[in-house]
Order: sequence, then C-alpha cells, then structure tokens
Amino acid sequence: MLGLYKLLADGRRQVVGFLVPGDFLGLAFGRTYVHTAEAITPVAACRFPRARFMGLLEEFPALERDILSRTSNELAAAQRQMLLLGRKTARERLASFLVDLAERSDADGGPLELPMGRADIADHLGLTIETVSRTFTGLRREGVIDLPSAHRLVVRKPGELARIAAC
Amino acid sequence: MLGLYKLLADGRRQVVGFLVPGDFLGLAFGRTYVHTAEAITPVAACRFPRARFMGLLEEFPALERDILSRTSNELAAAQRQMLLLGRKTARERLASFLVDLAERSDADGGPLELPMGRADIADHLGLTIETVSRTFTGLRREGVIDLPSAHRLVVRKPGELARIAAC
DNA sequence: CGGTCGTTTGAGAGGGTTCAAATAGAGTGG
DNA sequence: CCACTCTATTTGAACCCTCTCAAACGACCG
Repeated sequence: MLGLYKLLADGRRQVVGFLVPGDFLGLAFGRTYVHTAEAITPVAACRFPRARFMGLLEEFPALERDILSRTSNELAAAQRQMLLLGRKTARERLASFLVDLAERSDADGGPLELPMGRADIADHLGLTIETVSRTFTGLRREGVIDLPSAHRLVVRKPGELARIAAC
Repeated sequence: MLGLYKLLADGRRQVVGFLVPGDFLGLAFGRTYVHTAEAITPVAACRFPRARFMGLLEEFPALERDILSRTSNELAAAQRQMLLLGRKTARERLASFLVDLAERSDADGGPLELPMGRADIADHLGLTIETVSRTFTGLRREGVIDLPSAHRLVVRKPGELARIAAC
C-alpha cells in the first residue's frame, strides 16, 4: 500500500489518498498534479516512460477510457474527502474512513488490516495523532469496533459505524 | 458562475468548487460522481444527451483527451483543496482562496469580483460565515486587501497575501 | 532483557463555532 | 426621492472540540 501526500513549507502534511495494488500513480495530463508517494507496505511497481505511455494511449483508445474512468473515480473520492475534511467531526471522519476501508477490503466481517500508522490516518483525516487515538478508544469503549492490535481492527456494529459516518 | 456542492443529511454543506464559463458540468465516467449545482450569477448552459456525448467522444479522440486533461486538473485542484481543508488555518484558507480567485480572474490588480456570498465562501473553506467575515476584516485592517463592498475586493499586497496563503 | 519507536492517556490552552445583536445594503412601493 | 422591509454582512461574547505539551504504556527488535 502507498500513501500519497502533499506538504506545506512548514511540514504540515495532508495524505490525499492511499493506493492499493492495481492503482496508477503519477498520471498527469493537465497542467500540474504533483504529490509525494510513500510506501506503507512493501510495494512492487511497474514503471512506464512518459512517451511510451502516451504512445500506448494513442494505440489503445480503451486504455484512455479506462484512465479517464479511474481519474473520474479519484475525483469523486477527492470530493467526498473534501466534504469529510470541511464539515465532519473527528468521530464522523474516523467512522467514514473505516467504512471506506471496510468496503475496499476483501475480508467481510473478518479483521481489517490497518497497514498505515496513526500519523498517516491523522494526516488523511485532518486531525492529530492524539485525536485519532482517542477517537479509536471511544469507538472501542462503545463496542462499535474492536482493536486486537494497533494495526488490526474488527467492525462489531457495521450499521452503527455507517450511521456515525453520517454520509 | 456556478457553485458545486455536496450535502450531509443534516444540512451541512461543502462547496467542492466554482465553475466559470467554459467549464464542464456533470461529467461522470466512473461509478459515481454526484453533487448539486447552484447558479451564483445568471448562467447559460449547453446540454448534451449522454449517449450523444459518448458518441462525440468516439468520433473525436482529441475531445476525450481534452476531457481527461480537464478532469486531471480538477483532481489536482481537489487535492490542493484537501490540503487547505485538512491543514490550513482560517487565515491561510481565505488567503489561498483569494490568490486562486485572483489568478483565475482577468483583471490584474483591478478590483476582484466576489459573486458568491459569504455562506458559499464559508462552505468552500470549511469555516462559518462569521469566521470568514472576521478574517476578511483582519486582512483589511492590516492593509493586505481592501473591500469597497462585500462583493468587490482589491488585493493591496499580493506578495503578502501569497505569503499568508502558505502554499 | 533493554532500548527505541509508536500508541495511548492526561491536563490545559486555543482557534473557530455558536448564539445573539447591530449594521449595512438592496429592492419596493408610496 | 425617501421611507420601509428584508436579507446579507459584520461584530460581540461565551463555549467547545480539537490541539498542544507531557508523560506513561506497550510492542517490536536486537
């Protein structure tokens, strides 16, 4: 898993998203589209020279349609995240994040993997490490989730979690 | 000018962007990509039936490349906004917003138009109307900007404004 | 078993919100 | 042209959620 983030001059960081196997990285068709990537788990990547990739796009129109579809989905996700960052409480942010993660995960009901650290989650949700930790603890106390370890999570009340997410 | 926004069930609102003449609205190539649009100034729009538009994409590959470029730019803007919403202070958010607006405006140094109301600005920056107003007043007091009226703004110290934006 | 890093917990402070009221501005009818 | 009304904006004061600073705890690793 990869974390994509942007930085301010003084070090403040915003994780704009996490990439899973099969995702594309570094696509830039407009003017600019730059962020930094950091591996969260060991990663194998496939690199295309820019010109070669553009050639592939010319050759296979279906590929361009696929890229457009992926970019469009990323945009939709970014706009959902804007709603989260601009208008949701810490509790709602963490719940939304966990619902997203659970949806993308293949394990139904089984323990959910949280490969990223609390700092990555905090910088993704516009919070501090401490608030993320306290909010985890709160949800655990209420029996909504269980945290067997810091990087392993079980959703005990999916309906309740979705309700808290407030989407 | 159009405002695009998303809503939570209880009415909280996030303005994900503003559209100016020439922009596209309603493009959805991925799974979902839905928000609401509201006219801020009188607007003339050109509507394409979905099937017809898809046909145009097939017929003119350059159009599809253009759409991809636009979507890519929108994604980059969304990610900048995520950094703003997640990590910037009220002061920095408003300054960033004004810098963006000034860059997109054709008037150099001349009075900048703010067609949207304080509520739209607040919902775009993840703040309240009151905080937006107070922050405007603060910048005006310091001589960074001038506000001849609520919807007309002059940037007196562009360098200072850009410094405050903290990008 | 000791050391280091990441996470959790605690206490106090602060930036932005909330609630409330004053002011300004735009439109309307006399 | 002015008085009136309605809405948007500004200003004020108290509150609160989250942040900051600090320390304890725990897990992983050598």
